[in-house]
Amino acid sequence: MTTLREREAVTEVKEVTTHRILVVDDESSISDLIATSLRFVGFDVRTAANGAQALQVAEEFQPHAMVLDVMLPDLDGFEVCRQLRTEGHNVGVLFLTAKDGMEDKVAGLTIGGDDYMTKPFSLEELVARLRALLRRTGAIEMLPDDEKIRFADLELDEATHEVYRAGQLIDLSPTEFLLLRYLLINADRVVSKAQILDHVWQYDFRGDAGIVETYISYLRKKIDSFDPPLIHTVRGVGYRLRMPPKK
Amino acid sequence: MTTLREREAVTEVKEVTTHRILVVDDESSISDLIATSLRFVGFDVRTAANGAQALQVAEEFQPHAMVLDVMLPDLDGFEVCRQLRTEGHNVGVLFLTAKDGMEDKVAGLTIGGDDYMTKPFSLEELVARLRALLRRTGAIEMLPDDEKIRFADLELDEATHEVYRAGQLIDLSPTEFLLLRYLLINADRVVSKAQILDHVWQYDFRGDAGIVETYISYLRKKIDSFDPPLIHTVRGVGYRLRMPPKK
DNA sequence: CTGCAACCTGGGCGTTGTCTGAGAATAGCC
DNA sequence: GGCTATTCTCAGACAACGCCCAGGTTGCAG
Repeated sequence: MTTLREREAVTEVKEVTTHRILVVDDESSISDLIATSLRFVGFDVRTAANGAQALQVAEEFQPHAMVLDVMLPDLDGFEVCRQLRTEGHNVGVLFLTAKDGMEDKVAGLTIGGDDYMTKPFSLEELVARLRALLRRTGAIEMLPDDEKIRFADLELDEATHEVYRAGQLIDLSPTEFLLLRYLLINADRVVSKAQILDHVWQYDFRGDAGIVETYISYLRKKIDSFDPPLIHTVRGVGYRLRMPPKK
Repeated sequence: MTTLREREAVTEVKEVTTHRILVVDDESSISDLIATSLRFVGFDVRTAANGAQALQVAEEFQPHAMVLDVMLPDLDGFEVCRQLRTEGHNVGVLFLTAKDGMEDKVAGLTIGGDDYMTKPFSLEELVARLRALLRRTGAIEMLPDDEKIRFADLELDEATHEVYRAGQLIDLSPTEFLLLRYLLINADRVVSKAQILDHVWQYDFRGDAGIVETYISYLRKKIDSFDPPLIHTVRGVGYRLRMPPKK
């Protein structure tokens, strides 16, 4: 069997240093999904299914950050977090909450460098937030401090959530932003509609893949009405960000 | 349809390192077809006919990747995959789905670098996707990292789906792309129309072999209007990609 | 040289993939 | 609570594509 260490992100930005992430959720389908996704972008991941187990694994695994469901069968997420902190573990936490009003309570509790997301979420966003979290909490040597992704005269700023084309600020909706981000990360490489759907959309989205076409269309109108166009369709395969072929 | 025996007549590029592939499908005709094809290009292949058996074989065989039908008599493909992942098997999965609406249930299949194809598919494409999968998941020492196949001044890029002749970008349809790819892999070797049909076209294609002539014609128009021509007809036998003998 | 089989290629037609506008449903905001 | 931005579905239009056919061309055997 190949070890986890051997996994290297190809389609995504590779982690400079391998960060250890502990994922805690009682639904194994969710924690598996997250773990797979995080491993693929280069993190070293462990999972736990309840609070007690989380504390135990955290003790020996010493994660740099945690993805932590607030609703656990035994202790709740906050309690887990509190106990870890009193024991001196300086670990950034990304809370997961169901969309049920508890959200506000969570928002208040995410003091410090922590963050939270409501389920269901987009995996692409989870990764982005987790990276931001690691940056904020200063977990060991960080990735390039500059949180900008560039391609041609396109520029996407993770920190400010701003996008520029040819120096001009462009207003994008949240989904458009995520989609463009995904295309940028995979610049020059063909990504299928299924891949886009899996990474950009919420994991429980069960709609048609046609929505991707619609959003590509939106993006083209907003950022690709310039010259030259950068978003190219590869018929029967997917989409691709690229400089126009040299003639 | 042509027999497996004819298919075996083709010699393909052998894998540098032998990768272990587990093929799981309850229709033995399909898994045999795939297994034969994969063995022939140099993979070490085992098959399983259901989910339980798949888990069992995976345990001892420790495959680098799996070709996994989502529709199995006992567990479905997702469950098999999930169980393997929770057990810590870092294995890339190429899912197979019928083209019958179950297709949209495909959400979440391309997360960990995985991929999927709808039946019926082309064997040539299966191999291409499987190689891409192995590359992405970083299974042991990889084949040439750049996914390009070259012959003379012809260049085919798997990652970007681009083809260049004499440095010039050439636009090909999916089938044209697959056909050229097959010719390139078998460069300097004669391949029969039957072989081309078996590898490039979907395995259930029952049409005329004349279609190959048509596509060869398309290819010639697009990539062989240059000098010198590279696609040569070997009358009564098949086609062959080669440099013309210098006079 | 002749005849035949193999091969080439243009034309055509039904199918599939993609684009885009319109509009309904929903969420977020003041 | 109303307003706007956003998300998502749907369907029509259109172009690309796969496939077949048929008439012409080429190469080989006898």
